[in-house]
Amino acid sequence: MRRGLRAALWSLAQFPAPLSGRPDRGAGNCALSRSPGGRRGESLTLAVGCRPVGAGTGRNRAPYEWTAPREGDTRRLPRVAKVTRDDVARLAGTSTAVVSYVINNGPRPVAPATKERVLAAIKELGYRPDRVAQAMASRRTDLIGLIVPDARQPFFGEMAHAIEQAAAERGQMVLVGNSDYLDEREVHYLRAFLGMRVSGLILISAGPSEHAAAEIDAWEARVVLMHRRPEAIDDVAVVLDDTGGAQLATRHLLEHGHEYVACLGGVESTPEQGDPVTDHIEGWSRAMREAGRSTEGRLFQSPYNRYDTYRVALDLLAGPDRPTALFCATDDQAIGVLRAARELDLDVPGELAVVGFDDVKEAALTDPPLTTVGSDREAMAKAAVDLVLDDSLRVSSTRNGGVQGGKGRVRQFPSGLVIRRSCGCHPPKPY
Amino acid sequence: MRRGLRAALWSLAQFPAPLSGRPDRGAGNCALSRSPGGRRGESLTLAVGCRPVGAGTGRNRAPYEWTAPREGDTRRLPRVAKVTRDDVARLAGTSTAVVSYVINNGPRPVAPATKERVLAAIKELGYRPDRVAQAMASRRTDLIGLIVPDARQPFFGEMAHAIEQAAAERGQMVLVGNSDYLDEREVHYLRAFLGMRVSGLILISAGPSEHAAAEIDAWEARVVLMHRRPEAIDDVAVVLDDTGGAQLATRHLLEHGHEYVACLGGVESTPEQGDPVTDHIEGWSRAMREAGRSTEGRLFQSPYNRYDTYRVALDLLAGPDRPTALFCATDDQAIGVLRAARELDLDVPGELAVVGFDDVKEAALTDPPLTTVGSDREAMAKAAVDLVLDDSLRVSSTRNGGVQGGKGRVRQFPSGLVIRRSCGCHPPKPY
DNA sequence: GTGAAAGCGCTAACAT
DNA sequence: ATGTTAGCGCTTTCAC
Repeated sequence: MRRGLRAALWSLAQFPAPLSGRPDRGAGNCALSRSPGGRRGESLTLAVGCRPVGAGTGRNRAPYEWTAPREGDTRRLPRVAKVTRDDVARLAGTSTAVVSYVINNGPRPVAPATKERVLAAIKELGYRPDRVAQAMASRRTDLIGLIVPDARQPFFGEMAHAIEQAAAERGQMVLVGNSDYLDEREVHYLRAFLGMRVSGLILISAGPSEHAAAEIDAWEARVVLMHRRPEAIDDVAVVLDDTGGAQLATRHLLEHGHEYVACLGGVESTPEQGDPVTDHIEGWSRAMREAGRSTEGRLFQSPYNRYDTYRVALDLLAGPDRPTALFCATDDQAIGVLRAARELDLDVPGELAVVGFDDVKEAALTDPPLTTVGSDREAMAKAAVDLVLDDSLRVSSTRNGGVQGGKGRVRQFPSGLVIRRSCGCHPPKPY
Repeated sequence: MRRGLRAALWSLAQFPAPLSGRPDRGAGNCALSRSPGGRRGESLTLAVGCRPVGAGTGRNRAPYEWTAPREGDTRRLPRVAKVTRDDVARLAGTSTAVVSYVINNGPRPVAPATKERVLAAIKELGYRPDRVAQAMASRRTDLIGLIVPDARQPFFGEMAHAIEQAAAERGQMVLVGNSDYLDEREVHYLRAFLGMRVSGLILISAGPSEHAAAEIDAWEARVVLMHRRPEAIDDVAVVLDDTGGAQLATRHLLEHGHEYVACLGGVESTPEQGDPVTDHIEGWSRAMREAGRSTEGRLFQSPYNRYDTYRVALDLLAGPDRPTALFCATDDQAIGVLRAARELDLDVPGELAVVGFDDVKEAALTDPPLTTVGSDREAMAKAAVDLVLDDSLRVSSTRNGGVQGGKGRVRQFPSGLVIRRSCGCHPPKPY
């Protein structure tokens, strides 16, 4: 039975869809009278992106055109009174409380027969509980906020996806906000999510974020930091052993016999506490030191995306003192480097060995496949979701094995080398 | 002035963040003495929880099942007495209505002096309006739901980002749900978003979606279809001229002198009304026909992602009748093809010309840069957001130029060729 | 210009 | 086991 399957699969779905027949909408016909005004309506003009080259593309005509409505255009009824819990109770001949108990499967028991009647009424009326009202009354939203710098970047996209999965398994939905590396956007979403009464908030911050810290304090919110742990924000965090991973990567490159390993970091000029890339650089320099190599003049800067890094790398690799081995702080940068190397006809790994960091899915499909530093993304996502939802994990407790809890706790995951071919190794299967 | 800028850019942000120092919470204890008491918050157990079924991390297990609430799964909102509008009113010495007027800048005017006092009180108490309560009372959430097959894929990721931007300009936030190409997930999110009372819903459907259609009907929701327009769902839609774009691409390849152009479509065996890729195939075959070429045996199938397509292409290109020109239904597939060509040491475009569709950002950085079919993504995103928010655009009206409105309307955007190098053209600058 | 008060649809304590 | 009802925090009439 199809419907049973769906219900089982997706627990948030409190009621099966009425697949057949439109429900009759209760009685009464109260028009919704709302005042039109008061909204902030702006009229911003949009910057238009790419302009395709080429002839006869129809590019310069009006941006769109209307086509005729399709066959069978059945206009809907204007706006019908919403079916509420009261309607259900009336039809089922019970009190509203019982309807509630049935819907929520608690907190009080309901006699099987009554339950049947209520469910039948729900189905008959096509009733859907109003989540806003539920949230209002229960003070619970089943919403987790997630702020990332830019979900279009593979690393963040994959992380967001993993978090969505982990959240779904806990019956929560995820609100994602892209800060686009802008401090004000970060704060904006923080505020918006918190105002929305999310159950908790996972923050992959893009910077030092004093503003974000102030906002979080102001709300006394349940926040879990991820990936980056800004000093200004003293809260529970889920991070990776970035330093260790970078060290592994650099050592590996060194073991391939390179005289030295160059490093491609971000564009920040000063090291930042809790910033993953700062840690990558630290790991790199530790490995260099322990091998007796100098890091002097071997650290380069580039934005964290393949496009800008491609250009940076074009310069770097065309220069006179081209390194023979390069550790990149992120896979996305490494991908840009690989592309530049190809442009310059440099053989990777022959003339240039490259190792990245993150193990994004795409790393397996680069040419050559990218050796990188990976981690258990799913586990980290799950940990973040758990930390955000479970008080017991955050507050110190003896039942919990006596661990120290509360703010400032950091859960660090190990990172490991994922060896492919860009480093110079030749495993049996390239992909 | 910083604050003005932020407010202009991000209208949802109703109040500036307390950038310096935490606001003092108590002017006396006025915030703490409310309602009789301890009712809430002590033992609020969760009605429904869910957790993965089966052991381990197997991919094929049934995703979720109903379970009893877990231990320590308290998940309540902050315990601290919340500052409410009442507290603000008390401190400001006004009525609660006035506080509301100030917050919303309407609907009634407020004397400047009073406004000052209220704003001062808000600041002093660190008051933040509760969006859930606002939504409850105003019946408005300022939330737009967006369902995409998989935001990790560049095309959808970029589209989601564009929609987020467009929505922000209209003061709306976007709830994104990944259906992962699963019908049940699509319905799940549809239901969840609609239950959340989103202002509207943009659906980039992954399939024919009869279930989705039923769900939408049941809610009488404001839905805008995008990208794909399933026959089962008769609603307002924003789409691209997929057929025309594909035709352009194929013609272009033909003009390069290839005997014929092969086409790489999806894995569906039957054409579907409203499916972009079906249209791409249609456009391809039109162009072939008009050039007097047969399409017989020249259409190949592959999943819509670079990884699987890489393997498919490895076979295809290593075979005996390797085409010299290939039109791919999506850029992501084209990227997989390019990678396979490299693996096989095939020169692109020399031995194999390739054209994609979508113009994802990455198309500019492939090797060689990918010629593809592009569109004005930002404009489409804006159109979708506008359609979802503005009744006037959906409902027929004479003031609106007499166009027919309501369901079934389709706004089609033009697509254009973006010429780079994979087709065989050599513009002055490769990137 | 301001205040009082009636909800919004639901949850859950308390009564029966 | 079921019913009654007091809120949840806010918006928005409607009266002053």
